[in-house]
Amino acid sequence: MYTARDARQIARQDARPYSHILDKLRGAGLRPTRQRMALAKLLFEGGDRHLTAEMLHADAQAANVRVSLATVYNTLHQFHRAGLLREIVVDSQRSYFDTNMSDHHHFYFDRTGDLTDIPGDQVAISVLPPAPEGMAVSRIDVVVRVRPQDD
Amino acid sequence: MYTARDARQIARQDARPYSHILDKLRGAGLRPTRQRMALAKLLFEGGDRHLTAEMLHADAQAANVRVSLATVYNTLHQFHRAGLLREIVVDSQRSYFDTNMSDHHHFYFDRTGDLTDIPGDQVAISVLPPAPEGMAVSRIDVVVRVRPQDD
DNA sequence: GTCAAGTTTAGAATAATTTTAATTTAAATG
DNA sequence: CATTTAAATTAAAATTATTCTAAACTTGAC
Repeated sequence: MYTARDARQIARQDARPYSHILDKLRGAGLRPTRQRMALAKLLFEGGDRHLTAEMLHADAQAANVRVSLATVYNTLHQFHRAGLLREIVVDSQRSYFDTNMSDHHHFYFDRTGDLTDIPGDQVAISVLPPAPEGMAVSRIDVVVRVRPQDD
Repeated sequence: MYTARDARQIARQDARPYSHILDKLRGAGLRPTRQRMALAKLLFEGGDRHLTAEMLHADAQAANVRVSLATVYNTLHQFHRAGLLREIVVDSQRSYFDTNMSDHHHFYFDRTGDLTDIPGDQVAISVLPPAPEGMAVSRIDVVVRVRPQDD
């Protein structure tokens, strides 16, 4: 399936190749190095994604981008600090990064470890305690854990 | 500070030493071994706690209970499987276990990594999407991340 | 008591991540 | 453009949390 909207998006990207990625890095005060550009392209041109360092590293290899695992880790953390990525904690032992920065939550499939987005407007919290003295709420994470019905 | 309620509780424990702990293990189909009894006492007689394997191991040492770290890990997982503990995922890299099994949520202090309970009745979710096809919701975790106001 | 099954343990192994120290690259400056 | 410098990249070693292994104990049933 391929819509007119897709065509417009592809055309736009062809017209000014990678300039949006470049702007993203510049805006975050990060030097647009070869590796960062390549990783940013992989991360941000594929729609919303949830991935680990290993996964991004594999993606890079597959795309013939030679980049060390250490750099993938560095880059993910820098992007996170710069506000380009969100870190999702659902699995101790593995860090997931989310390219979807909009307000949203997650389904977590206990069995498989998969993760899918729940748009922000599909969750509403109507009662919440005040933040502890001197503290401000920086974010509310809702994780809806699901598993096969027959279990 | 030491209240009449504390006195009653201590008296009750003295009266039937560890029988509630014993029952807990028996009820879960776990043999009441020396190590499991000791760890269960540390876990369940100190009110609601959030702890890692390392923390419980240190507690045990401090209480002069000689138990290996491997056993602490085994025991935490067995208790978890048996429904005596809840696992909380807030920090990739470290697994926390929660002795509070009642319906509740958490404040997470980003800066320090601390964790405190939010009683279940202080959070209400009024809108929620249906679970994905063929899946059932097993739990909803709400983590309210907070940090110092001036940040 | 004896025995089988379940537990515990020290220590080795693993997996994810971080650190180190040397090398390379990007950008600022002359 | 050549030079310099600060930042980024890297391979490899180190670290951390956790799991595995295989041998040595316990526990509960008979």
